[in-house]
Amino acid sequence: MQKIHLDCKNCDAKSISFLSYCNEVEFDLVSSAKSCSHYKKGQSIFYEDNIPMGIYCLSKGSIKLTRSNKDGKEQIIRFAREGEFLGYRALIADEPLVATATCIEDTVCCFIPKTVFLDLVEKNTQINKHMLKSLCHDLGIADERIQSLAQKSVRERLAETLLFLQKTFQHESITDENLISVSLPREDIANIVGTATETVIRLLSEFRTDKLIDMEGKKIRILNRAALERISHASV
Amino acid sequence: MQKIHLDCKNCDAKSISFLSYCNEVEFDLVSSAKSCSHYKKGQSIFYEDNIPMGIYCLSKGSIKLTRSNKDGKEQIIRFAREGEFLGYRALIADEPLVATATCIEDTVCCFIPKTVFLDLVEKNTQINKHMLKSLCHDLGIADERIQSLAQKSVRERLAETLLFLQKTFQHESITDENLISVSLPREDIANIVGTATETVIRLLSEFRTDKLIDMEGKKIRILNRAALERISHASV
DNA sequence: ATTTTAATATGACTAATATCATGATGATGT
DNA sequence: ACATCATCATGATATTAGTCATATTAAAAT
Repeated sequence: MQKIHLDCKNCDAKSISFLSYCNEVEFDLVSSAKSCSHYKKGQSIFYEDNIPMGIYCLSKGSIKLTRSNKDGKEQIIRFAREGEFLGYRALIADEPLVATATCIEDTVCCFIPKTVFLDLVEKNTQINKHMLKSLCHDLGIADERIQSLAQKSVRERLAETLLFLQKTFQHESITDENLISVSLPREDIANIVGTATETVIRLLSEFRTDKLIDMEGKKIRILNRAALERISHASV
Repeated sequence: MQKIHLDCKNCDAKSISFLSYCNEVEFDLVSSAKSCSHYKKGQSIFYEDNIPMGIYCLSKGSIKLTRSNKDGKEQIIRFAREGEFLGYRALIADEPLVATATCIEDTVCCFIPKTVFLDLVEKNTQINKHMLKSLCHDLGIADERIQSLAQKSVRERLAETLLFLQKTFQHESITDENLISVSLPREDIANIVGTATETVIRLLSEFRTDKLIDMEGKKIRILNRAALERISHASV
């Protein structure tokens, strides 16, 4: 982790984050209170069970939020991309963090102290409103995830995950709609799906044999989206 | 469903719901705008995929929130008890409802129209704050659930579910700490755990043989809480 | 009270997935 | 370039949980 300085005004992510609803004064306040760091791929920004001292705003890069079990096997709860806030759920709920945030690529991430953030949420109605809405949306997503894990087979969930990854890590700059632009190790994919790494490897091979996907280096290309969608919705 | 009239002021649930933060004026406003109904066990209050026209306040009884898959197999997402609000997540997110609410006992539930509710959330800072906090808390719960479903075995999840049900449906009036006061059919238990009904029946028999639980009529009594806790945390 | 239906229970079998072992491939550091 | 380590791949086997069939019991309905 390397400290850098980055003004919120020059941040690419500001327009897509909750901060876009700040006025000038608020913006300067946040900008002067925050500290900004550069993290390398693999480094963690915060850890499960810790008490949050503020929130993090992802300026550049991508992170995975994970929870680990006794044997150290991790479950990926969700991903966050540029412009997203991290750790605010725990802060607002006044609870310890429930997940660990780890960079899956080189990342720039700013820390905004607790008081500054909570003040903002309390006083800026727009931010408040959007945060409320965002939380409600996320809860819906979580409910869908719960159903998926409870009712779908590993095969169905893997198909679903491939489509999800493609969509989540798609950016404007990438014209190639079918290439999954993030390259996660098989183990990470297994930790999204909730299965063993070997099972993911086997099923991916099977998908390749069936011409549903193809491997391009470390990346996966979707060859037959319709078929993957059919598989992912076989039961649910 | 039978329409009744119930003044919020005389409602047992008001002190534990978000409405407890209303002032007199707001209280009267809600009270005059709402409509109140009595539902029998098994009846549904609202349905998955529908557009919410308002929110529901559970005055008396308990409901299960479920999502169904193609084969009609339902997954229980969560339960709600007296004083809880239903359907507000979808309303705030401006999305269709993601779950169906079905009464698991005779229930009294009030409908508060969309505009009245949204106005309240916007204008009453206390309600807003508590709702924000509650949503954040619920998201943490959902994340735990996701990990549990992804990493724990059915046996572990069943032990967890029994402890959860005991805790969730415990009320002050019940002195008996170890009796699970709600009596759900095995199928419902399976739909919480995310498994087949037969598997639940088998595992419950096994738990009984091992003297971890006992059956009292339709209800389950916890005989060895420590052992159930050990089982439920075997891996996570 | 008796029929009908739903819920619980149990056995036999099957399918899905995990685990363990081992090898191949590819990436990384020196 | 070569050694080292991590990732990917695949086979063999074990385990878990699902499915189907069929009793048994309990609850509702007539």
